[in-house]
Amino acid sequence: MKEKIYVHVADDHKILIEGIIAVINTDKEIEIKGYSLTGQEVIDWFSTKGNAADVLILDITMPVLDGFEVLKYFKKKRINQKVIVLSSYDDVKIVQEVLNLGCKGYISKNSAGEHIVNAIKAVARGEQYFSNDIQNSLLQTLSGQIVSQGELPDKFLFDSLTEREVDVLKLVTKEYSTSEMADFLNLSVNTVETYRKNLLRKLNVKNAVGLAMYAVKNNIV
Amino acid sequence: MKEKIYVHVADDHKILIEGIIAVINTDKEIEIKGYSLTGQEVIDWFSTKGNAADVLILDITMPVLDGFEVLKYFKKKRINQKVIVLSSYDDVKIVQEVLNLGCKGYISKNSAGEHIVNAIKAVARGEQYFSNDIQNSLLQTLSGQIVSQGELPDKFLFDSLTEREVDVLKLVTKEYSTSEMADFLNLSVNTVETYRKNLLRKLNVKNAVGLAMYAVKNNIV
DNA sequence: AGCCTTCTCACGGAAAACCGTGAGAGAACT
DNA sequence: AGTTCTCTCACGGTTTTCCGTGAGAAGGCT
Repeated sequence: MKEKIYVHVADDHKILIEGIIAVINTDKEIEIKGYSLTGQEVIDWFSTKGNAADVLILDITMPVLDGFEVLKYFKKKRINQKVIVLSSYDDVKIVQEVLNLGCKGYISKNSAGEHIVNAIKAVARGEQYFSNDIQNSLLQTLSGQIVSQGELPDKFLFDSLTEREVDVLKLVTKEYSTSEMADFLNLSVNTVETYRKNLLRKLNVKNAVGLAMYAVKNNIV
Repeated sequence: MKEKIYVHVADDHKILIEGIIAVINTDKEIEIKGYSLTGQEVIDWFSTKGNAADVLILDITMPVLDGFEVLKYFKKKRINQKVIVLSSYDDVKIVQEVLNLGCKGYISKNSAGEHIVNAIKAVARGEQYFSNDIQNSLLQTLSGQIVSQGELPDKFLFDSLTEREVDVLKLVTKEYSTSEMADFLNLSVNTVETYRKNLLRKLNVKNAVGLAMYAVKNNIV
């Protein structure tokens, strides 16, 4: 006997929510536990109910707080919520951005309904999921790299780092403070600060320790 | 043709300095480039002359600023000065402490003169050096571990960490802030702060990144 | 010519880290 | 009984990091 997968849906178009619910109800492994029409509602729902849903289907464009903000909220609160972004944009930049924010799946709104079901099951199992058209967009950008269903090469999860950013990253791992780096690199403290901020953002980490751990894992040091 | 090894001697007893100079002058590889009678003089000398001496022979007990303070100065300024501590104490605690502060050799004042010469040459080559009686003290404390001439097992360079300190160290590598750790461990923020401070001191690192790097190198995470 | 990226710097404010020091309670070992 | 170790907490202060935002210069690409 399988455990049910509980799902919450967030989209500002109620008609779309109803559509998704209809599709999902055809599968008896999955059960809808609630829905939201704005980002704020999502956050309220999850903060009052605890993690009452295994998977959140999240639209990016919503009033009050958009999907980005919702993802940022989970990240900030260290809530490891499994999220599938449902978007009308298949822009690679957007995909990258939500992936950086910890989203585990991405399906475009013109996917067939069964894709949503598959995505939910895959993500609930701890895998990643991207609908075919998204994968194609990614493939175009990647050109040459192999993107298998449900997994992405690491390089794709981040913007690439510039030379200077790597300089700063290396010094961070050597326990340099910002002012020490500024001295060493003959830069203004403000400049080094900017690189630090860019690194935190690009690598999707919370602090200098996160930078150091990234550098270690990726053999930058 | 060998390069000369330049040495600076710091001790508040001028007669001892003269003795050391006399001993060192018997060896034509080594040359005295200056001496100091207080810790402050040492710092002044090195900060004005640059690193004009390869090796510093340093007494612990000195007026104005003691040897500890001098070692802390080098550490803080990231000056990789090779230092041999010359001490009348053969207390293991003291040895540990100066080693943590980056000192590369330790000889007690009742060592024969040739030991000083050997120590200088070893440290100048980048090795560690401990006079026999110090090694014996260390051996007693270590009992069972092998201490070969010029090298010490890593565990000896640090106080061992307590359980709680390890808890905090692990969370540091996960990018937890102090208040997040306090929540997670059900402790006061002040308490977690204390563990952080103890870790910084014990592991001889400058900041949280140093802690993380230590944890990685020592497979704590 | 227009756009993009990178590099550089600035400012102000909030949060977190770092520093020094002291201290009580309980367990453990001598 | 005394010492040492660990765990716990406090307080006040300085420094550093983090955050958001904006912007000019140089080089490259379309």
